[in-house]
Amino acid sequence: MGKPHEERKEEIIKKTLELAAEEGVTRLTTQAIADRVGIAQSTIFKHFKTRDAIFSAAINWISGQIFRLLEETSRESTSPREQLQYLINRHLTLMSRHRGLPRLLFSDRLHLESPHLKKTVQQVMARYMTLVSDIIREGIEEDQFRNDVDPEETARCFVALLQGLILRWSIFDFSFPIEKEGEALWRFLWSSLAPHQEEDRDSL
Amino acid sequence: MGKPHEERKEEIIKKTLELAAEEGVTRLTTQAIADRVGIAQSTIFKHFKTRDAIFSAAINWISGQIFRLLEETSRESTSPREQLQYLINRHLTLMSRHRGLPRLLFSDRLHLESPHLKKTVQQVMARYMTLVSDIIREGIEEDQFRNDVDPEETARCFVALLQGLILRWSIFDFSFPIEKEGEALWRFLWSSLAPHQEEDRDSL
DNA sequence: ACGGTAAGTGATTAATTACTCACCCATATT
DNA sequence: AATATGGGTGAGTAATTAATCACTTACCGT
Repeated sequence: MGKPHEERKEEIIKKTLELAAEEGVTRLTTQAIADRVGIAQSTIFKHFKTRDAIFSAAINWISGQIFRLLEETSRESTSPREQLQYLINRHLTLMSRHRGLPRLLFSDRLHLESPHLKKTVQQVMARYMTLVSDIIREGIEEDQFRNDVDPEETARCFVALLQGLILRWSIFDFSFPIEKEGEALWRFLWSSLAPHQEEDRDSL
Repeated sequence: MGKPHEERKEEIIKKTLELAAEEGVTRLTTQAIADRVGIAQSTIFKHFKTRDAIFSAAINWISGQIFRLLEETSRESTSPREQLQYLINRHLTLMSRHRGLPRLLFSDRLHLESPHLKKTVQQVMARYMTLVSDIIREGIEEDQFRNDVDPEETARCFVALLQGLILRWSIFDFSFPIEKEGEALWRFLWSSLAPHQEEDRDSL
Protein backbone atom coordinates (compact mmCIF):
# COMPACT_ATOMS: atom_id res chain seq x y z
CA MET A 1 0.00 0.00 0.00
CA GLY A 2 1.16 3.54 -0.61
CA LYS A 3 2.63 5.02 -3.75
CA PRO A 4 6.30 5.99 -3.98
CA HIS A 5 7.27 9.43 -2.87
CA GLU A 6 7.84 11.12 -6.24
CA GLU A 7 4.66 9.73 -7.71
CA ARG A 8 2.48 10.87 -4.84
CA LYS A 9 4.19 14.24 -4.88
CA GLU A 10 3.18 14.72 -8.50
CA GLU A 11 -0.32 13.53 -7.71
CA ILE A 12 -0.67 16.06 -4.91
CA ILE A 13 0.47 18.87 -7.21
CA LYS A 14 -1.94 17.87 -9.94
CA LYS A 15 -4.89 17.57 -7.60
CA THR A 16 -3.97 20.89 -6.05
CA LEU A 17 -4.18 22.52 -9.47
CA GLU A 18 -7.51 20.84 -10.12
CA LEU A 19 -8.87 22.10 -6.83
CA ALA A 20 -7.57 25.59 -7.49
CA ALA A 21 -9.54 25.67 -10.72
CA GLU A 22 -12.76 24.44 -9.16
CA GLU A 23 -12.78 25.97 -5.71
CA GLY A 24 -10.32 28.82 -5.82
CA VAL A 25 -7.15 29.30 -3.85
CA THR A 26 -8.98 30.26 -0.66
CA ARG A 27 -10.50 26.81 -0.25
CA LEU A 28 -7.18 25.15 -0.97
CA THR A 29 -6.67 23.64 2.49
CA THR A 30 -4.50 20.63 3.23
CA GLN A 31 -7.67 18.80 4.22
CA ALA A 32 -9.30 19.51 0.88
CA ILE A 33 -6.21 18.40 -1.02
CA ALA A 34 -5.90 15.23 1.05
CA ASP A 35 -9.57 14.40 0.48
CA ARG A 36 -9.13 14.86 -3.26
CA VAL A 37 -6.06 12.63 -3.34
CA GLY A 38 -7.71 10.10 -1.07
CA ILE A 39 -5.27 10.13 1.82
CA ALA A 40 -5.32 11.47 5.37
CA GLN A 41 -4.58 15.13 5.99
CA SER A 42 -1.50 14.28 8.00
CA THR A 43 -0.08 12.19 5.18
CA ILE A 44 0.32 15.35 3.11
CA PHE A 45 3.16 16.33 5.39
CA LYS A 46 5.04 13.11 4.64
CA HIS A 47 5.55 14.49 1.15
CA PHE A 48 5.71 18.24 1.70
CA LYS A 49 7.29 19.93 4.68
CA THR A 50 4.81 22.80 4.73
CA ARG A 51 1.69 23.80 2.90
CA ASP A 52 3.53 26.57 1.13
CA ALA A 53 5.92 23.97 -0.24
CA ILE A 54 2.97 22.54 -2.17
CA PHE A 55 2.23 25.92 -3.71
CA SER A 56 5.89 26.38 -4.41
CA ALA A 57 6.09 23.04 -6.19
CA ALA A 58 2.95 23.84 -8.15
CA ILE A 59 4.34 27.16 -9.32
CA ASN A 60 7.63 25.59 -10.25
CA TRP A 61 5.76 22.99 -12.25
CA ILE A 62 3.89 25.74 -14.08
CA SER A 63 7.11 27.63 -14.74
CA GLY A 64 8.63 24.47 -16.16
CA GLN A 65 5.71 24.00 -18.51
CA ILE A 66 5.92 27.56 -19.77
CA PHE A 67 9.68 27.42 -20.18
CA ARG A 68 9.27 24.24 -22.17
CA LEU A 69 6.71 26.01 -24.31
CA LEU A 70 9.07 28.91 -24.92
CA GLU A 71 11.94 26.61 -25.86
CA GLU A 72 9.80 24.63 -28.24
CA THR A 73 8.67 27.84 -29.87
CA SER A 74 12.17 29.15 -30.45
CA ARG A 75 13.30 25.73 -31.65
CA GLU A 76 10.65 25.85 -34.34
CA SER A 77 12.34 27.05 -37.50
CA THR A 78 9.17 28.51 -38.94
CA SER A 79 8.57 32.15 -39.76
CA PRO A 80 8.25 34.77 -37.00
CA ARG A 81 4.61 35.15 -37.85
CA GLU A 82 3.96 31.46 -37.38
CA GLN A 83 6.02 31.42 -34.21
CA LEU A 84 3.76 34.03 -32.63
CA GLN A 85 0.64 32.18 -33.69
CA TYR A 86 2.11 28.96 -32.34
CA LEU A 87 2.91 30.65 -29.04
CA ILE A 88 -0.62 31.98 -28.61
CA ASN A 89 -2.21 28.67 -29.43
CA ARG A 90 0.06 26.60 -27.23
CA HIS A 91 -0.19 29.03 -24.34
CA LEU A 92 -3.97 29.04 -24.41
CA THR A 93 -4.10 25.27 -24.77
CA LEU A 94 -1.87 24.91 -21.74
CA MET A 95 -4.12 27.17 -19.68
CA SER A 96 -7.17 25.40 -21.00
CA ARG A 97 -5.83 22.02 -19.96
CA HIS A 98 -4.86 23.21 -16.48
CA ARG A 99 -7.35 25.81 -15.40
CA GLY A 100 -5.86 26.02 -11.96
CA LEU A 101 -2.83 27.78 -13.41
CA PRO A 102 -4.43 31.19 -13.89
CA ARG A 103 -6.17 30.99 -10.54
CA LEU A 104 -2.87 30.30 -8.82
CA LEU A 105 -0.89 32.80 -10.83
CA PHE A 106 -3.37 35.59 -10.21
CA SER A 107 -3.81 34.86 -6.50
CA ASP A 108 -2.07 37.25 -4.18
CA ARG A 109 -1.19 34.41 -1.84
CA LEU A 110 1.64 33.67 -4.21
CA HIS A 111 3.22 37.03 -4.62
CA LEU A 112 2.85 38.38 -1.14
CA GLU A 113 3.31 35.33 1.03
CA SER A 114 6.67 34.33 -0.32
CA PRO A 115 9.10 36.62 -2.13
CA HIS A 116 10.79 33.65 -3.70
CA LEU A 117 7.71 32.54 -5.60
CA LYS A 118 7.08 36.07 -6.71
CA LYS A 119 10.55 36.18 -8.19
CA THR A 120 9.93 32.94 -10.05
CA VAL A 121 6.79 34.35 -11.64
CA GLN A 122 8.54 37.59 -12.51
CA GLN A 123 11.41 35.73 -14.12
CA VAL A 124 9.08 33.67 -16.26
CA MET A 125 7.30 36.81 -17.42
CA ALA A 126 10.57 38.57 -18.17
CA ARG A 127 11.92 35.68 -20.20
CA TYR A 128 8.60 35.40 -21.98
CA MET A 129 8.73 39.02 -23.08
CA THR A 130 12.35 38.69 -24.16
CA LEU A 131 11.53 35.80 -26.44
CA VAL A 132 8.55 37.58 -27.96
CA SER A 133 10.52 40.74 -28.62
CA ASP A 134 13.26 38.64 -30.25
CA ILE A 135 10.73 37.06 -32.56
CA ILE A 136 9.27 40.45 -33.44
CA ARG A 137 12.70 41.91 -34.11
CA GLU A 138 13.47 39.01 -36.40
CA GLY A 139 10.19 39.52 -38.21
CA ILE A 140 10.99 43.17 -38.77
CA GLU A 141 14.42 42.35 -40.15
CA GLU A 142 12.89 39.84 -42.52
CA ASP A 143 10.35 42.45 -43.67
CA GLN A 144 7.47 40.29 -42.50
CA PHE A 145 6.32 42.91 -39.98
CA ARG A 146 6.07 46.67 -40.30
CA ASN A 147 9.33 48.34 -39.44
CA ASP A 148 7.88 51.15 -37.34
CA VAL A 149 6.91 49.09 -34.29
CA ASP A 150 8.99 48.91 -31.16
CA PRO A 151 9.79 45.23 -30.42
CA GLU A 152 9.95 45.53 -26.61
CA GLU A 153 6.83 47.66 -26.41
CA THR A 154 4.93 45.32 -28.67
CA ALA A 155 6.11 42.29 -26.72
CA ARG A 156 4.72 43.81 -23.52
CA CYS A 157 1.42 44.38 -25.29
CA PHE A 158 1.47 40.81 -26.57
CA VAL A 159 1.80 39.45 -23.06
CA ALA A 160 -0.79 41.89 -21.74
CA LEU A 161 -3.25 40.70 -24.38
CA LEU A 162 -2.74 37.07 -23.38
CA GLN A 163 -2.90 37.69 -19.65
CA GLY A 164 -5.90 39.96 -19.99
CA LEU A 165 -7.76 37.41 -22.03
CA ILE A 166 -6.99 34.65 -19.56
CA LEU A 167 -8.03 36.86 -16.68
CA ARG A 168 -11.39 37.59 -18.27
CA TRP A 169 -11.82 33.90 -18.99
CA SER A 170 -11.09 33.14 -15.35
CA ILE A 171 -13.45 35.85 -14.07
CA PHE A 172 -16.20 34.50 -16.31
CA ASP A 173 -15.58 31.03 -14.86
CA PHE A 174 -14.03 29.52 -17.99
CA SER A 175 -17.42 29.80 -19.63
CA PHE A 176 -16.25 30.41 -23.20
CA PRO A 177 -13.78 28.47 -25.37
CA ILE A 178 -10.56 30.35 -24.98
CA GLU A 179 -8.88 28.92 -28.06
CA LYS A 180 -11.42 30.66 -30.24
CA GLU A 181 -10.75 33.98 -28.54
CA GLY A 182 -7.11 33.35 -29.30
CA GLU A 183 -7.88 33.66 -32.98
CA ALA A 184 -9.47 37.05 -32.44
CA LEU A 185 -6.44 38.04 -30.43
CA TRP A 186 -4.18 37.07 -33.27
CA ARG A 187 -6.28 38.96 -35.80
CA PHE A 188 -5.97 42.06 -33.65
CA LEU A 189 -2.24 41.62 -33.18
CA TRP A 190 -1.68 40.99 -36.84
CA SER A 191 -3.56 44.13 -37.86
CA SER A 192 -0.94 46.07 -35.94
CA LEU A 193 2.05 44.08 -37.17
CA ALA A 194 1.20 43.47 -40.81
CA PRO A 195 2.92 45.54 -43.48
CA HIS A 196 0.38 47.58 -45.41
CA GLN A 197 0.48 45.95 -48.78
CA GLU A 198 -0.32 42.56 -47.25
CA GLU A 199 -3.34 43.67 -45.34
CA ASP A 200 -6.00 43.35 -47.99
CA ARG A 201 -5.23 39.69 -48.21
CA ASP A 202 -5.62 39.06 -44.51
CA SER A 203 -8.49 41.31 -43.64
CA LEU A 204 -11.00 38.79 -44.78
CA MET B 1 -16.14 60.45 20.81
CA GLY B 2 -16.86 58.31 17.77
CA LYS B 3 -17.53 59.39 14.25
CA PRO B 4 -21.00 59.11 12.72
CA HIS B 5 -21.91 55.85 11.08
CA GLU B 6 -21.66 56.80 7.41
CA GLU B 7 -18.35 58.56 7.86
CA ARG B 8 -16.72 55.64 9.65
CA LYS B 9 -18.14 53.27 7.08
CA GLU B 10 -16.37 55.17 4.31
CA GLU B 11 -13.20 55.26 6.34
CA ILE B 12 -13.25 51.49 6.80
CA ILE B 13 -13.71 50.95 3.08
CA LYS B 14 -10.85 53.29 2.20
CA LYS B 15 -8.47 51.74 4.71
CA THR B 16 -9.46 48.30 3.49
CA LEU B 17 -8.43 49.25 -0.04
CA GLU B 18 -5.16 50.68 1.26
CA LEU B 19 -4.42 47.48 3.12
CA ALA B 20 -5.30 45.36 0.11
CA ALA B 21 -2.68 47.20 -1.91
CA GLU B 22 0.03 46.86 0.70
CA GLU B 23 -0.56 43.48 2.24
CA GLY B 24 -2.73 41.59 -0.18
CA VAL B 25 -6.19 40.21 0.29
CA THR B 26 -5.01 37.27 2.37
CA ARG B 27 -3.87 39.50 5.22
CA LEU B 28 -7.09 41.48 5.08
CA THR B 29 -8.43 40.41 8.49
CA THR B 30 -10.89 42.40 10.53
CA GLN B 31 -8.14 42.87 13.10
CA ALA B 32 -5.79 44.40 10.53
CA ILE B 33 -8.49 46.71 9.24
CA ALA B 34 -9.44 47.80 12.76
CA ASP B 35 -5.79 48.49 13.62
CA ARG B 36 -5.41 50.61 10.51
CA VAL B 37 -8.54 52.60 11.28
CA GLY B 38 -7.58 52.92 14.92
CA ILE B 39 -10.57 51.22 16.53
CA ALA B 40 -11.15 47.91 18.27
CA GLN B 41 -11.74 44.83 16.17
CA SER B 42 -15.21 44.37 17.58
CA THR B 43 -16.16 47.90 16.60
CA ILE B 44 -15.91 46.91 12.97
CA PHE B 45 -19.08 44.91 13.43
CA LYS B 46 -20.99 47.95 14.62
CA HIS B 47 -20.68 49.26 11.06
CA PHE B 48 -20.68 46.09 8.96
CA LYS B 49 -22.72 43.02 9.73
CA THR B 50 -20.12 40.62 8.39
CA ARG B 51 -16.61 40.77 7.00
CA ASP B 52 -17.90 39.97 3.53
CA ALA B 53 -20.10 43.04 3.76
CA ILE B 54 -16.92 45.12 3.86
CA PHE B 55 -15.64 43.48 0.68
CA SER B 56 -19.02 43.90 -0.87
CA ALA B 57 -19.08 47.60 -0.06
CA ALA B 58 -15.53 48.01 -1.37
CA ILE B 59 -16.40 46.34 -4.66
CA ASN B 60 -19.53 48.41 -5.02
CA TRP B 61 -17.46 51.52 -4.44
CA ILE B 62 -15.06 50.44 -7.17
CA SER B 63 -17.92 49.68 -9.54
CA GLY B 64 -19.31 53.12 -8.88
CA GLN B 65 -16.01 54.75 -9.71
CA ILE B 66 -15.69 52.85 -12.97
CA PHE B 67 -19.27 53.52 -13.98
CA ARG B 68 -18.69 57.20 -13.34
CA LEU B 69 -15.61 57.01 -15.51
CA LEU B 70 -17.56 55.38 -18.31
CA GLU B 71 -20.33 57.95 -18.13
CA GLU B 72 -17.89 60.83 -18.16
CA THR B 73 -16.20 59.33 -21.19
CA SER B 74 -19.39 59.00 -23.19
CA ARG B 75 -20.49 62.46 -22.10
CA GLU B 76 -17.31 63.89 -23.60
CA SER B 77 -18.21 65.12 -27.05
CA THR B 78 -14.70 64.67 -28.44
CA SER B 79 -13.70 62.38 -31.27
CA PRO B 80 -13.75 58.59 -30.84
CA ARG B 81 -9.99 58.57 -30.94
CA GLU B 82 -9.74 61.03 -28.10
CA GLN B 83 -12.42 59.17 -26.17
CA LEU B 84 -10.34 56.01 -26.22
CA GLN B 85 -7.23 57.86 -25.14
CA TYR B 86 -9.19 59.57 -22.39
CA LEU B 87 -10.55 56.23 -21.20
CA ILE B 88 -7.09 54.66 -21.01
CA ASN B 89 -5.62 57.59 -19.13
CA ARG B 90 -8.46 57.91 -16.67
CA HIS B 91 -8.64 54.20 -16.04
CA LEU B 92 -4.93 53.94 -15.30
CA THR B 93 -5.02 57.04 -13.11
CA LEU B 94 -7.87 55.54 -11.12
CA MET B 95 -5.95 52.31 -10.59
CA SER B 96 -2.83 54.26 -9.78
CA ARG B 97 -4.61 56.27 -7.12
CA HIS B 98 -6.19 53.20 -5.53
CA ARG B 99 -3.81 50.32 -5.89
CA GLY B 100 -5.97 48.09 -3.79
CA LEU B 101 -8.49 47.92 -6.62
CA PRO B 102 -6.57 45.50 -8.87
CA ARG B 103 -5.58 43.36 -5.90
CA LEU B 104 -9.21 43.05 -4.85
CA LEU B 105 -10.54 42.59 -8.37
CA PHE B 106 -8.05 39.86 -9.19
CA SER B 107 -8.44 37.98 -5.92
CA ASP B 108 -10.45 34.78 -6.13
CA ARG B 109 -11.98 35.52 -2.76
CA LEU B 110 -14.30 37.84 -4.60
CA HIS B 111 -15.50 35.68 -7.40
CA LEU B 112 -15.76 32.39 -5.62
CA GLU B 113 -16.88 33.34 -2.15
CA SER B 114 -19.94 35.25 -3.19
CA PRO B 115 -21.74 34.86 -6.49
CA HIS B 116 -23.31 38.26 -6.06
CA LEU B 117 -20.00 40.10 -6.12
CA LYS B 118 -18.88 38.07 -9.09
CA LYS B 119 -21.94 39.21 -10.96
CA THR B 120 -21.20 42.81 -10.13
CA VAL B 121 -17.70 42.53 -11.55
CA GLN B 122 -18.96 40.75 -14.64
CA GLN B 123 -21.58 43.42 -15.25
CA VAL B 124 -19.02 46.19 -15.01
CA MET B 125 -16.79 44.41 -17.50
CA ALA B 126 -19.67 43.79 -19.86
CA ARG B 127 -20.79 47.40 -19.80
CA TYR B 128 -17.20 48.52 -20.24
CA MET B 129 -16.81 46.47 -23.40
CA THR B 130 -20.14 47.68 -24.74
CA LEU B 131 -19.09 51.30 -24.40
CA VAL B 132 -15.71 50.68 -26.04
CA SER B 133 -17.26 48.85 -28.97
CA ASP B 134 -19.76 51.69 -29.40
CA ILE B 135 -16.91 54.19 -29.57
CA ILE B 136 -15.05 52.04 -32.08
CA ARG B 137 -18.14 51.63 -34.22
CA GLU B 138 -18.64 55.37 -34.22
CA GLY B 139 -15.01 55.89 -35.20
CA ILE B 140 -15.41 53.53 -38.13
CA GLU B 141 -18.52 55.31 -39.33
CA GLU B 142 -16.73 58.62 -39.16
CA ASP B 143 -13.81 57.17 -41.13
CA GLN B 144 -11.40 57.85 -38.28
CA PHE B 145 -10.61 54.15 -37.85
CA ARG B 146 -10.00 51.47 -40.46
CA ASN B 147 -13.23 49.89 -41.58
CA ASP B 148 -12.04 46.27 -41.53
CA VAL B 149 -11.90 45.82 -37.76
CA ASP B 150 -14.61 44.12 -35.77
CA PRO B 151 -15.82 46.51 -33.03
CA GLU B 152 -16.74 43.86 -30.45
CA GLU B 153 -13.59 41.86 -31.00
CA THR B 154 -11.43 44.95 -30.78
CA ALA B 155 -13.24 46.10 -27.64
CA ARG B 156 -12.44 42.79 -25.98
CA CYS B 157 -8.81 43.23 -26.95
CA PHE B 158 -8.86 46.78 -25.61
CA VAL B 159 -10.03 45.59 -22.21
CA ALA B 160 -7.58 42.69 -22.27
CA LEU B 161 -4.73 45.09 -22.92
CA LEU B 162 -5.72 47.25 -19.98
CA GLN B 163 -6.29 44.36 -17.59
CA GLY B 164 -3.12 42.63 -18.66
CA LEU B 165 -1.08 45.75 -18.14
CA ILE B 166 -2.57 46.32 -14.70
CA LEU B 167 -1.98 42.70 -13.79
CA ARG B 168 1.68 42.89 -14.73
CA TRP B 169 1.96 46.14 -12.80
CA SER B 170 0.43 44.45 -9.77
CA ILE B 171 2.67 41.37 -10.08
CA PHE B 172 5.72 43.62 -10.28
CA ASP B 173 4.53 45.38 -7.12
CA PHE B 174 3.58 48.66 -8.77
CA SER B 175 7.26 49.24 -9.47
CA PHE B 176 6.90 51.19 -12.71
CA PRO B 177 4.79 54.24 -13.57
CA ILE B 178 1.70 52.80 -15.19
CA GLU B 179 0.60 56.00 -16.89
CA LYS B 180 3.68 55.88 -19.09
CA GLU B 181 2.94 52.30 -20.11
CA GLY B 182 -0.50 53.55 -21.01
CA GLU B 183 1.06 55.62 -23.77
CA ALA B 184 2.76 52.55 -25.21
CA LEU B 185 -0.54 50.74 -25.00
CA TRP B 186 -2.23 53.49 -26.95
CA ARG B 187 0.49 53.51 -29.59
CA PHE B 188 -0.03 49.78 -30.07
CA LEU B 189 -3.79 50.11 -30.21
CA TRP B 190 -3.61 52.99 -32.64
CA SER B 191 -1.33 51.12 -35.00
CA SER B 192 -4.11 48.59 -35.37
CA LEU B 193 -6.95 51.12 -35.62
CA ALA B 194 -5.40 53.84 -37.76
CA PRO B 195 -6.36 54.11 -41.42
CA HIS B 196 -3.31 53.58 -43.61
CA GLN B 197 -2.84 56.99 -45.09
CA GLU B 198 -2.61 58.55 -41.64
CA GLU B 199 0.05 56.27 -40.31
CA ASP B 200 3.17 58.05 -41.46
CA ARG B 201 2.14 61.05 -39.43
CA ASP B 202 1.70 59.11 -36.22
CA SER B 203 4.43 56.55 -36.46
CA LEU B 204 6.95 58.93 -35.03
C1' DA C 1 12.95 -14.93 9.62
C1' DC C 2 14.34 -10.21 10.63
C1' DG C 3 15.23 -5.46 10.83
C1' DG C 4 14.96 -1.21 8.53
C1' DT C 5 12.55 2.06 5.88
C1' DA C 6 8.89 4.50 3.81
C1' DA C 7 3.96 5.52 3.36
C1' DG C 8 -0.07 6.01 5.97
C1' DT C 9 -3.24 7.07 10.04
C1' DG C 10 -5.99 9.21 14.15
C1' DA C 11 -5.61 12.13 17.77
C1' DT C 12 -4.05 16.36 19.24
C1' DT C 13 -2.33 21.06 19.47
C1' DA C 14 -1.61 25.83 18.91
C1' DA C 15 -2.70 29.62 16.41
C1' DT C 16 -5.73 32.40 13.82
C1' DT C 17 -9.99 34.62 13.01
C1' DA C 18 -14.92 36.04 12.32
C1' DC C 19 -18.30 37.13 15.25
C1' DT C 20 -21.02 37.92 19.97
C1' DC C 21 -22.04 39.94 24.28
C1' DA C 22 -22.31 42.58 28.34
C1' DC C 23 -21.02 46.74 29.54
C1' DC C 24 -19.23 51.95 29.08
C1' DC C 25 -19.90 56.82 28.14
C1' DA C 26 -20.90 60.97 25.69
C1' DT C 27 -24.35 63.57 23.56
C1' DA C 28 -29.03 64.67 22.27
C1' DT C 29 -34.01 64.43 23.48
C1' DT C 30 -37.75 64.68 26.45
C1' DA D 1 -32.76 65.54 35.69
C1' DA D 2 -33.85 61.39 33.56
C1' DT D 3 -33.28 58.64 29.64
C1' DA D 4 -32.45 56.76 25.27
C1' DT D 5 -29.24 56.06 21.57
C1' DG D 6 -25.15 55.19 19.07
C1' DG D 7 -20.32 54.53 18.76
C1' DG D 8 -16.85 52.20 21.35
C1' DT D 9 -14.54 48.52 24.22
C1' DG D 10 -12.44 43.99 26.21
C1' DA D 11 -13.22 39.49 27.05
C1' DG D 12 -14.68 35.46 25.23
C1' DT D 13 -16.37 31.67 21.81
C1' DA D 14 -16.65 28.46 18.19
C1' DA D 15 -14.79 27.09 14.08
C1' DT D 16 -11.11 26.39 11.00
C1' DT D 17 -6.67 24.85 9.87
C1' DA D 18 -1.45 23.96 9.48
C1' DA D 19 1.55 21.11 11.70
C1' DT D 20 3.14 17.34 15.11
C1' DC D 21 3.46 12.85 17.11
C1' DA D 22 3.12 8.21 18.48
C1' DC D 23 1.94 4.43 16.22
C1' DT D 24 0.77 0.94 12.40
C1' DT D 25 1.45 -1.56 8.24
C1' DA D 26 3.54 -3.04 3.97
C1' DC D 27 7.59 -3.96 1.52
C1' DC D 28 12.60 -4.79 0.64
C1' DG D 29 17.25 -6.55 1.08
C1' DT D 30 20.12 -9.61 3.64
